[in-house]
Amino acid sequence: MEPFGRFSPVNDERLPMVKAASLADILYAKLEEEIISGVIPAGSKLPAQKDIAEREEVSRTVVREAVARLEAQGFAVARQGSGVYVSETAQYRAFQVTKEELSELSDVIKLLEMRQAIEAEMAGLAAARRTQADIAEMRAALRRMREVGDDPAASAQVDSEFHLAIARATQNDYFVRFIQFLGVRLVPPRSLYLRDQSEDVHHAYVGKVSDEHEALLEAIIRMDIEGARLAARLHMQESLIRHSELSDAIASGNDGSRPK
Amino acid sequence: MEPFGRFSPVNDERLPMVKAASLADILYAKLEEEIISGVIPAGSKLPAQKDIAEREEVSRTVVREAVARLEAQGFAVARQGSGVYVSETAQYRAFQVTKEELSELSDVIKLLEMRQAIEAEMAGLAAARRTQADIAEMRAALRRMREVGDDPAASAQVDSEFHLAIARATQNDYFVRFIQFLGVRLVPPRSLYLRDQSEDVHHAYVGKVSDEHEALLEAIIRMDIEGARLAARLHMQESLIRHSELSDAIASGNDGSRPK
DNA sequence: ATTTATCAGGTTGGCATACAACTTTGACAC
DNA sequence: GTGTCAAAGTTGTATGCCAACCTGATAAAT
Repeated sequence: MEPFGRFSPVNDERLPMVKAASLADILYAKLEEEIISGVIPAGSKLPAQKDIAEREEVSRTVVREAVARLEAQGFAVARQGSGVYVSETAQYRAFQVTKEELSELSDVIKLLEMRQAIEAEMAGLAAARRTQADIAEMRAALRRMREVGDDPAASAQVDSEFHLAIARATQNDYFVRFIQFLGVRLVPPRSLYLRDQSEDVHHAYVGKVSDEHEALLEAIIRMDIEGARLAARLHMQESLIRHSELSDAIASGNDGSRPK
Repeated sequence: MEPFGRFSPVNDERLPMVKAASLADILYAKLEEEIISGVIPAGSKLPAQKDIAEREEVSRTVVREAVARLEAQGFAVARQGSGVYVSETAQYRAFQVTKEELSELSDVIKLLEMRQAIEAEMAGLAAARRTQADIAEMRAALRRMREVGDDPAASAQVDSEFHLAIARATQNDYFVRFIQFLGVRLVPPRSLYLRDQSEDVHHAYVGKVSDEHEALLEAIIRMDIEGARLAARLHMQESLIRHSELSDAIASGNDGSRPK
């Protein structure tokens, strides 16, 4: 049985990150667990809300709220007059990452590793399927990258646009979604960029990233599938290293805790 | 605005898969739309449940249920005594796939393509990092695969166990989660397996899958990263083809009527 | 002037009850 | 058997009440 970390899915950081678990939270977790583990088999009918309320010693209001959540997550469907049925395709929960996990450096690295996997394959598919429009889009992103130059926030933005363009070139929307999903989670906080970096260090950084991007784009343009995969893997590898270095830097610089 | 059609209660012989929209359903959809479109900005506080109830001319019960769903989807967080707040990151919620998407064959194929990407990279990582325990687990899965033989349901189960074992061997939990997440969505419905397949057709199918699995495991054991990637890619490619064939089969077999 | 305590009003969480809308079931008539 | 229909069971909605909690303002203390 796990703690209730996952119920406040997202929120701003400065407010209490763990809200107290309500009865509905607890009941939901209980039912979810029973469904996932198979104690309540797929397709079966849940006990009547009245009975659940009695058994769990809560009011029907709480049961209804828990059921509403189950429905929202796709675990169950309620049919008026009949009952609440466990979805045939239960175990339907979405792929999600909690805030707590993202605060762990090791988790961020694991997610980056996952992104590396996706990026490599995306690059291969993009190389095979890219249209002229896709190429134009990627080129435009790289051009903007040169234009924004040393502004760290802007260059991070453009960087993600470039990767999005690659995702689109796969002609598979799910890659786009996934990159968007992971993207916002893996961008190092602005504060990292803004700390005491000398101009030329940052300049060198930008240049290196640019070279990697160019190489990747070249491979995609000449439809070199293996080459694209390699270039993407390399790029993400470097990115991972850069991220680690940044993290090490703040780890030794300050503890990164925020006063409350 | 969405239809949410409520029809006159006609009774077809079969159970309607679309249940009538409840007031809570409608209100949820309304709020979700307002949040996504930005009418209700991120971070802002929703009106008090009492006020929403008045404005929408429903009871607070309905409002509470709608809010519970918003919370379950990560769109909002309710704080007792204070109010309900729209998530800052509402637009970037979890990576998820709707039921409607899964009913589209083209979407299933795109997801399989995504899974192919992940599986290939997973195999590479597994080859680099697998422990003896991991190997034992994978071997056990393949052994069970031979044992269950021709039972389609059981072999599908064991198949997913094998892939899970590979995911674990990457020593990266997110791969495990992702495979679990995608897995249940991409297993062809049992009905597909049960249709008129002659014994030997199915037997040939099992044999082929087995060979592919063996090759993949061998590569992982000898820590052949590139070989593992290749074997995995091949396996998923074959799997994709098999899936397409099955789908074609039913598409021509029954009417396969599908809206849109 | 600044901090601390207190209080009043507002808001969500939970409970209880009643009824409406719908489904299922089984008895009954045919 | 088959069809009808009433009764029981279940979810959906409404209403009222109170508890727990948050917020901001006011008062008190330092």
